[in-house]
Amino acid sequence: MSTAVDIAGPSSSDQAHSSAKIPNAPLRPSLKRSNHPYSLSHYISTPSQAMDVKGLIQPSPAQQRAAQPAHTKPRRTPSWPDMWESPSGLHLAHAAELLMRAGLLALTPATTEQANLGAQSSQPVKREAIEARGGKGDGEGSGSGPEEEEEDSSGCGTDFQPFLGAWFPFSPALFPLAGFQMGGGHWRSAAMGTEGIEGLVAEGYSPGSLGAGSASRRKRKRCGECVPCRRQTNCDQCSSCRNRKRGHQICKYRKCEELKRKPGGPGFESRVSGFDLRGSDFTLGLSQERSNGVLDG
DNA sequence: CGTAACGTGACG
DNA sequence: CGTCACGTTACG
Repeated sequence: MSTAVDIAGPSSSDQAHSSAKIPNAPLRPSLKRSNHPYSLSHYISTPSQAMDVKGLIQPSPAQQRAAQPAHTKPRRTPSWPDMWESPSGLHLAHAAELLMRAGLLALTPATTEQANLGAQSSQPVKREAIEARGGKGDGEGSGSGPEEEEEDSSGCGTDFQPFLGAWFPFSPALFPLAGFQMGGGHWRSAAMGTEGIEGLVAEGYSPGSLGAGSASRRKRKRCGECVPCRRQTNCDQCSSCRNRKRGHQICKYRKCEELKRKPGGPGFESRVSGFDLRGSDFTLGLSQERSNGVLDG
């Protein structure tokens, strides 16, 4: 791939004309206000450092420094595989903790501290995730302690979101690990037994739209984080652009990856793999982990 | 109310 | 499957 994310579009006469109509920030403020490490503008205005999708997803060194207390030894930049490489399995533990906090995973009190943590903060975490995504809750983060903030930005949390295209703070690989089952496009937790609201949330429905009955017709919202969503400008060349007046469609190159998928469509699993995780060394990292014996009980 | 854009169905 | 067209929803 040519380093740069296809933000410039098919050929890029864009910026000039289309920006007249298209606001600089196509996303709702609520999206822009998400807890993500970078603001939207950051994504678009960092031409100097060749950035690819992975580059966008993993926290920048600067951000890590911010997220890490100074005394931590200078970890080399955690690439995706790195997250799974941790010999101590800390990242996995972390992910499990996130699961617990979300109330999705009931672990034995082996990790009591974490269990306690989960018990007291499962609710805030859910709301946090939701609000970060476009909930109108204005979520300025008053609900989340600094600790959580730090953890989320340290690599295990929201960083997975872009790949999942959903509101998941953890990797798909954790599903099997944590005893999750896939099915029917939703996932369910062994602990819960039934589809949680998060299952639907993962389908791209905003919580607000889950309310009574009319959910079927509800509009889903752009994830705001996939490459197309990050694009600022219309290409003015695609059918959607050319046909804007009557088509009422967003530029094809700006069409959210998540919205392209049918809500009830193919299984979540296939969607995840369809998102080109394979090329991301992610699975490789996992198998490495296995061969390292880290994952084997 | 105007605009942007999602959902959906029809068409080729 | 891609495109077009329209209804509808969401938001400023």
